[in-house]
Amino acid sequence: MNMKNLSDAFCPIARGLTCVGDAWSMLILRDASLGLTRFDEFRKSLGIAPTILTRRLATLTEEGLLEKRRYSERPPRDEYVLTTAGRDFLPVLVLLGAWGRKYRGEGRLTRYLDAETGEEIEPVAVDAVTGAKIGARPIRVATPE
Amino acid sequence: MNMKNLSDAFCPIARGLTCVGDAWSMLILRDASLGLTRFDEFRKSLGIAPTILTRRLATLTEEGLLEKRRYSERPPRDEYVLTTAGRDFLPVLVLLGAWGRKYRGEGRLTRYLDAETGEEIEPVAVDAVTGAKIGARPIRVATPE
DNA sequence: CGATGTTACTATCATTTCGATAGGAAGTCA
DNA sequence: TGACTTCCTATCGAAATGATAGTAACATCG
Repeated sequence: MNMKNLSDAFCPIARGLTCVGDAWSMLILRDASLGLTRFDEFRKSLGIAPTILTRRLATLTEEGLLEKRRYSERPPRDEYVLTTAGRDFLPVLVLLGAWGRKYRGEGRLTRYLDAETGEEIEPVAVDAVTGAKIGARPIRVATPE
Repeated sequence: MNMKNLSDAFCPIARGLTCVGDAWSMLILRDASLGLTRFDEFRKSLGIAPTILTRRLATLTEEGLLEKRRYSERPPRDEYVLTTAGRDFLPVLVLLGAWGRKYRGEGRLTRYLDAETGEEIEPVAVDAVTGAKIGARPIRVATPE
């Protein structure tokens, strides 16, 4: 899709999709959030073609969600680590996962636990102002200008 | 990307991406959440090619996020309305929008207001169990089996 | 020293998908 | 009858994807 128009749009959702608007990018961010950093780790985890992985990693790096870091001079080796923007994307993924669990949760599933309590995480989106679940109260859109 | 493998995966995020893993689908869901229902409304709002729109609407319908509903017999006219699963996807979009606002928020932006209070919504993802913001506490992954 | 292994890619190329444009089907309205 | 509306489908060139093979720059083992 033509991302140029989208990024010009006033809509912050469209803006977000401009950087991370495809499944591979989101899965790379998921894996990066779980601690993967290296090309081959991503490739094996995702079963992605190396051509595509190269492109996605480059885009995510350009967009400022990943950072390329040299971890060995000889031989020259780089790894990809999340930036703050990249780490901040995790809630989107977690919520997407919650949706997937609810509506596509047949069979066995990976679960996400609170590392301290060991209890399963139950992600919900709320409005920090009212405390209400997103979707519980009607939303009004204010277009600029 | 090959969605077959993904949907077999244990990961609920991957499962979610199998149904709604591209930008157009998410934007259609965004527009549907804002009340759009008709083919031409989506087409004009998104500037999407009709071929693509047809396919995306069909997929979202098959996946159970939209429902095709006849609103006129003569002439035969259908509209697309959100199912419960489709409505439940809104939090993901809202959170993606919050990310976009934070990291791609230059210039004017559409804002989302609480329809009752008129105040701008500040979406956050929290764990309903601990109440902590997602990302604030470390997460552990439990793979099935 | 040579062979093999590791890591991070690039090159190639067939297949798939996208997207712009035109047009059709089934009506309504004047 | 002719314009107009709405919801698409057909066509086709352009772009993206993905499978496979290969390369660069080393390390390590025998």
